[in-house]
Amino acid sequence: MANDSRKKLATMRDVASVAGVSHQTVSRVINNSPNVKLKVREKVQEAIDELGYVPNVAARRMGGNRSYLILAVNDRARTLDNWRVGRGNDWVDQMLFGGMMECEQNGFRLIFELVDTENPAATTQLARAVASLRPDGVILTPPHSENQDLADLLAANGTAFVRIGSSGKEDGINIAMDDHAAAKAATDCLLELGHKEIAFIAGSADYWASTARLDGYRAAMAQANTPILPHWEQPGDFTFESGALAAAKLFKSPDRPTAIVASNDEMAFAVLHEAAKYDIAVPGELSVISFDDTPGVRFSVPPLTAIRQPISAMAERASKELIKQDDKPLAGAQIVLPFELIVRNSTGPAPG
Amino acid sequence: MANDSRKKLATMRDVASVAGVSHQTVSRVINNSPNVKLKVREKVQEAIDELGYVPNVAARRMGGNRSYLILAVNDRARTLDNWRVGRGNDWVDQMLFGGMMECEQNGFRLIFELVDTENPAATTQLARAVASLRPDGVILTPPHSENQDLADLLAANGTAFVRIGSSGKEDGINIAMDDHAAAKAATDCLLELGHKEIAFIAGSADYWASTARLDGYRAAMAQANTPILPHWEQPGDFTFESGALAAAKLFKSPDRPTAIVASNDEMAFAVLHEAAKYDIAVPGELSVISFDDTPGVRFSVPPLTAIRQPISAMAERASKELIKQDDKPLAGAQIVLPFELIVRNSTGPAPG
DNA sequence: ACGCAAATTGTGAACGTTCACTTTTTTAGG
DNA sequence: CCTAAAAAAGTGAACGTTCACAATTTGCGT
Repeated sequence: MANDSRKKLATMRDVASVAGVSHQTVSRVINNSPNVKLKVREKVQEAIDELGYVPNVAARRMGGNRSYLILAVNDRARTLDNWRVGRGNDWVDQMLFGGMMECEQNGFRLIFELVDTENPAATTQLARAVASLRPDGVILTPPHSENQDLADLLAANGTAFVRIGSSGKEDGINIAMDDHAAAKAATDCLLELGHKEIAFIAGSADYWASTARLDGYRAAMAQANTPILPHWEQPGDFTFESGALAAAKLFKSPDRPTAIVASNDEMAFAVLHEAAKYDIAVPGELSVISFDDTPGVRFSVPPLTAIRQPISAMAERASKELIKQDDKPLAGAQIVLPFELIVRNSTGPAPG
Repeated sequence: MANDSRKKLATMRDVASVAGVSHQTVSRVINNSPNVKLKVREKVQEAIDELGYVPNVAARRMGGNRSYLILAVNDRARTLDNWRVGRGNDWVDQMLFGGMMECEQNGFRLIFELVDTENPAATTQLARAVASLRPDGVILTPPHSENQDLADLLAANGTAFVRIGSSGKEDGINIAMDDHAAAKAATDCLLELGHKEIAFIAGSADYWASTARLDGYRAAMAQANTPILPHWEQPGDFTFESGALAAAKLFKSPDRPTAIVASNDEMAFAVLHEAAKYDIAVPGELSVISFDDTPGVRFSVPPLTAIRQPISAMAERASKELIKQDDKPLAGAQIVLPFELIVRNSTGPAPG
């Protein structure tokens, strides 16, 4: 649909002539430049209000070197998959919230980009997006936050970026929650409830957090001098199916655990479903605790006790870092945001 | 974080000099202009590939009158509210899917904007967003799709727009599902299961669809010569709380219905929760059917039978309409997308 | 008052496209 | 082979900002 006849809107020069100043002075007012006399500033502001002038983002990008755009990069395959099967996308949804709110307050826009996981597709796609939009900053989410090629690409072309949910060993700014501590907290919670036979369903190895969570679980068990039977550590890949598979194995084993820590909600849901099949009462005979605390958790039966990953807070912070004018830190900076353990009804005292 | 030293990327003129043609010829190749010799086109394409050239969106906007941007406008209060309580946003999430996919294939970007519901805030916010981004098109979702001031604003400044979920009596392009037919189908489904006492929980009156759904319910009941007791038509506003309230009233009434049609999933969930409180078995003693089919439905207990609103299909179609170059239709066009009735386990034969 | 530095304001170019128009090349008809 | 029209390719301006720098005004110490 062509926009043949767009109404001509007021430009900076229009404002300038109404206010009787130069266009550059208007620019200074718009950008809160300090060297403008109060009286002039007021006069310009009046003209702006009168004409309903709003600066054009594209022109600002052309003139200066800022685009007022932040690019949020998510895993294409996983996101599309979630959408296609009618599942929600916690990352996209919550990032949109945190990031958008922060951007909005600073005159920025958040734009989503889905990028494939495997190189070279990933680097090509990101390069294209960056070249086309020239965003002021890029937010890399898992598993892209672990992809050094992407970071190198951005660094090479001078685009600021922040990694979310990455290990923190990397260069640049990294924002994450303490997954190790979170997994330990989850496990400790179960230990305190008297559980000894606690199993763990791991997440996809592509994600750094998966390892951190597994380690946290082990640390908690070790600290409590509680041995872990080998089959209690089940692999998973964050999907419902993998969770169901892991749960089935655990339930069929002779040493059935009385509690399970699942590396995300999706797999915890699968555990709940599987438990129902095997007629195992939750939380009577089995306690379940999960990671992420996605919206659907509220409606599960029973509602899941979960570690809340501060996705929107991380996106908000990432945007803030990208928006602020300061020079970026040369060395790697690690920002750790607090997690929360939300106790609901899927956890209870150990049976017996 | 300032981007002091962005690497200079290849421009159209760089490509032109490598290919030994004028910048305008490169532009023609980029835009698939018909009047370029095959040989020249290939030579240019080679240069593009060699330099990794990607056209700059901001510059395209400046030079021409297209921004390659589509603005998706959603209800600010409702969206923020959903996010704040940790609920997902079905509209945002699914629009992002349908709209983004369509935009991506055509080199467009979808940008989300949250706009207040009440004027004059709504018009001001939209006007600012449009002035700043100059999008090629705007997608208006409920309840903004019913706001004629917004449509007038866009029409006045020559920005194409599509309404989603609106009545179709409006000017311009309207995309919706047949809410009346959907509600009738849902009710018919229950009638066929032998239910006679069927209640309806309405949605917020701000939304045109609410009325259409209520009418569809009434039409189905009328057609089946099944009387509706006054208290079976409960008001609601799409929130969990309103759904719970309505359910409680229905359950406490002497003529307790054997089936309930809820105007959205959120309220249907509330019915489920309330039913559990009153020890009413679903679907044994009560059948529940809902609208929207949001992701969480999959995990409810029992999984909800629901009318699937084709949100992503609507967003996809809306984007398509906005992207295509054709002149916009002068008269109002109504595009009706099919709904789907997905039968799960919250519906069963009438008791007794 | 004078002069110099600092603060304020102004000027023109530049950003990378597309548009409107001109020029050159190709095609087709006789 | 010539000519006119159509097709292909080129030229320079324009879009609305910011940048870099120049010009002017203001403030202050003497």
